[in-house]
Amino acid sequence: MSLPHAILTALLEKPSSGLELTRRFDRSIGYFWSATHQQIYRELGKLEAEGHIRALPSEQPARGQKKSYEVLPAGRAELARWTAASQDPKPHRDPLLLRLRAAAVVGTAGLEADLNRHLELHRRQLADYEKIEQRDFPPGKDAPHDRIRHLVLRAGIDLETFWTQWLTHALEEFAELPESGTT
Amino acid sequence: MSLPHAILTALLEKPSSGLELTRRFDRSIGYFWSATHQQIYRELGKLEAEGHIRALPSEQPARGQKKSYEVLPAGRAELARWTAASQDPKPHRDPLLLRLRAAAVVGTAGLEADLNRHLELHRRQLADYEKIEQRDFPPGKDAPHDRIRHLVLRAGIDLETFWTQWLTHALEEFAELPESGTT
DNA sequence: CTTCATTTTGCAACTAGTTGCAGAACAAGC
DNA sequence: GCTTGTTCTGCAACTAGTTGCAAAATGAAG
Repeated sequence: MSLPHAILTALLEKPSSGLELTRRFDRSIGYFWSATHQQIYRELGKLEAEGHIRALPSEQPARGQKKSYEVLPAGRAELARWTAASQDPKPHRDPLLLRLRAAAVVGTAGLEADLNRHLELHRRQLADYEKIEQRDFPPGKDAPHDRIRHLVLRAGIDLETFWTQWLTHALEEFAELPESGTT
Repeated sequence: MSLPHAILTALLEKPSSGLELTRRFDRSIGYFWSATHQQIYRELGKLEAEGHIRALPSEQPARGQKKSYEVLPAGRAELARWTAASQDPKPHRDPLLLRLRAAAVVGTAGLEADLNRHLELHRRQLADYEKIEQRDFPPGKDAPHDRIRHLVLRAGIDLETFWTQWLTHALEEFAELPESGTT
């Protein structure tokens, strides 16, 4: 049950409408918690019903149609509670590793191309992250909340680094393997 | 849609009953594709209906009640197809990183203990993997399917290594942070 | 052979996330 | 005005995974 808390965090960082949230979930927040706009609208409805957020009515005099939401004290309290609560790590699910294991049984034919594609995607993501790091975390900024956000970004950077290295290594191994068929 | 293919892979490695599969999903396969026994039984039913697997009737003369399944040629073909098919990487979902980001807004109170707990869990998982590596992949074994399985295990080892390092670093940063409240 | 516990299989209901579609509001062109 | 396209919001149906519970089969104990 993380989506409502992801939304609360995003709204605390900046009150937003559903669409603005959707856009932000495609960037920053979505890097480690993705969501579609339908999930977001549904969840906004629930959070409002529960009294955790409310629509900012003012701004435009009732015409500008984008409903923007802000977090109420109850919502902030719930987020703090959730953040502090102990949670067990969920077991991983990685289809690519699964495919590799299957390939050990049915053959590696066709897999190499997709490994290359994934490598390229991870390289691109890594480059994005590094650009964000340069932009948002120049040496010397160290307010506590910046340090924590930087830590999160580092996790992203190091994970992408790991995957590019692992995929590179995997492709080297593939190159040495005898060809094995599709059957 | 990876579960059926995870099951096909497991059954190709060794024909098994539902319960045996469940046990194996708690170990090896489940390290990167977990599943509950209910998922497995349901999926076995579907796979049988589709003609991808069949129950081994023989063995015990109709008495030994554990239904064991084996993969049929159609199932193997489907697995090979799926393995070779291109798949987009799904976006990550990591509640711990999300909580950290929330903590940057609502305060880090209470989070440190859980980071320590996760660190301990990842260390234990890492130790498990390393034991498996020593047992199953002593230097010198390099049949192709062994090399591929070793590659998969290396991904697990390196990922756990990454998390223990990152969590250690995060905890160091926390130690330097001024205390921040629950509000 | 009956009773009780355990193992193995499975159904049903629920939660979370995805996909397809559609209506309401605004914006631009005629 | 009216039509057309785009933005923003949202419903409904579907898929995947989880949780709770229970029946059937076996095994052990009396």
